[in-house]
Amino acid sequence: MAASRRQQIRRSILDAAIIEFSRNGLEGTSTQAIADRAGLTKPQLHYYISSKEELYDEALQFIVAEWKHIFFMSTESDADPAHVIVSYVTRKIRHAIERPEVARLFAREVARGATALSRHWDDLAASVDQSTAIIQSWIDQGLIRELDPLIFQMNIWAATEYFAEHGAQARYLLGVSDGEALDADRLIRETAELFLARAGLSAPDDRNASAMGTSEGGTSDP
Amino acid sequence: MAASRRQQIRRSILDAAIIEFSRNGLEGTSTQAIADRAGLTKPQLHYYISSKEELYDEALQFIVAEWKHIFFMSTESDADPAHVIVSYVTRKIRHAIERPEVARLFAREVARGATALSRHWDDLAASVDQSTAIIQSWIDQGLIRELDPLIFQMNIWAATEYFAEHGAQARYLLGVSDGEALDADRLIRETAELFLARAGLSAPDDRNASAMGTSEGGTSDP
DNA sequence: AAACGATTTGACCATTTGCTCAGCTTAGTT
DNA sequence: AACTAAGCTGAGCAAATGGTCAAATCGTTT
Repeated sequence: MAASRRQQIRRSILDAAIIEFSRNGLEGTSTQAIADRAGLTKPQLHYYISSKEELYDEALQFIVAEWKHIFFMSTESDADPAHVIVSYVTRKIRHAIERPEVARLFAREVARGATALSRHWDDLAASVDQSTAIIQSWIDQGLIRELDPLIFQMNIWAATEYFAEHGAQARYLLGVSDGEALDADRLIRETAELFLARAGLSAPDDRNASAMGTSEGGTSDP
Repeated sequence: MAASRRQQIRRSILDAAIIEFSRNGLEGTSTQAIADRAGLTKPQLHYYISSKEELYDEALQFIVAEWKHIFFMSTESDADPAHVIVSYVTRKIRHAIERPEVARLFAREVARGATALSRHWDDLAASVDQSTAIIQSWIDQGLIRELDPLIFQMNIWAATEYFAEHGAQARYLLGVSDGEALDADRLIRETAELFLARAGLSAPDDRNASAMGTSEGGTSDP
């Protein structure tokens, strides 16, 4: 009904392409491999796409769109810092675990110099600036400790992205077998705590605050 | 005693291979590209190596060796936690910035499932275990806050690794032009602070407090 | 059933892939 | 100078690459 057969196929091609590209990059991926994954023959694939490069571009485009939902600190400017931070970290880690290919392909393209993303770079940079402003305002209001907002964001990005790129390693180290799902909640809790602590905050109240028991947060002077 | 010409060439092949493999992986890298980068013809390259796979393996081997110097928390078990953490973070970030190809290739191989690293996996896992034990002992002694030692380590890894894989992005966001060097000290200071705060520590250490604060840039370069 | 455009297919292209080889040049030893 | 071995080269291999094409099939509409 809604999705024509044609659109369905194009979508499955895109899915296959994202997975393949995320593994070996543009040059390392053969159209044959994409075709195989999508359950098509090579000429059939080329009937639906115009070239590998364009398909790559399309995949990136798709990813940036998805990314924008997750990448940025919320605009609910009135929410308290702890809540915003936890929500951000949660979204990022969830996404990293659930759609590692997307996160990985994005990261790979960024690492390559993001030439194919250059159109979107400004968008992303603008959002980073916006987040920077929010964090800075928290500092100015004395809501959080003094810190470098940019590096703080980079650190968040790094910590969350990790689970997409190194899921296998995380699994192994945590002793989670291949089929099993990662204990996302635990990862999220611990990782969020990292940034809350840096900001001098404690977790937004849900249950008893037992984790913070020792030595009261260490209001140390930097 | 002087490295024979042969060894010199093999070394330059290895260097070239590491760079190329780190960009596009095993399958995405052509022997032609490696030969070009090493300043050799293709048959010449094949005179020195036996196959692409074996060269890849050799590159990984080389990298693991280099990695072991940096990857692990120090064994100076009597050092105080703050010092150990800062030193670890510093080493990791320095390495990530100075030899991004090495860090990237390692990470890439890990992400692939680390099949070619499987021989070394146990070594690495053992070292992680060792670090875990050290951290746990700190907790037991009440030296640092309670936290999950494993996830703590993963977070450190993530935050430091980031600078290798996303150096371009970091440059861009920090407004550092291509030629310029990143202000490693600033990154290190801020990133170390992240983990110190999580552990409930403040930066070490008073006898030489200025060393952390304002040493400004002058690190020995390659 | 005929006609239609939308698909699918096998054969095929030029180029590149990893790799080999016979023969050439060079460098070192006697 | 004569001999040897290490190093280098152009040509070339089979296989895979990205991509094309005319001819065959399919699903619809008339």
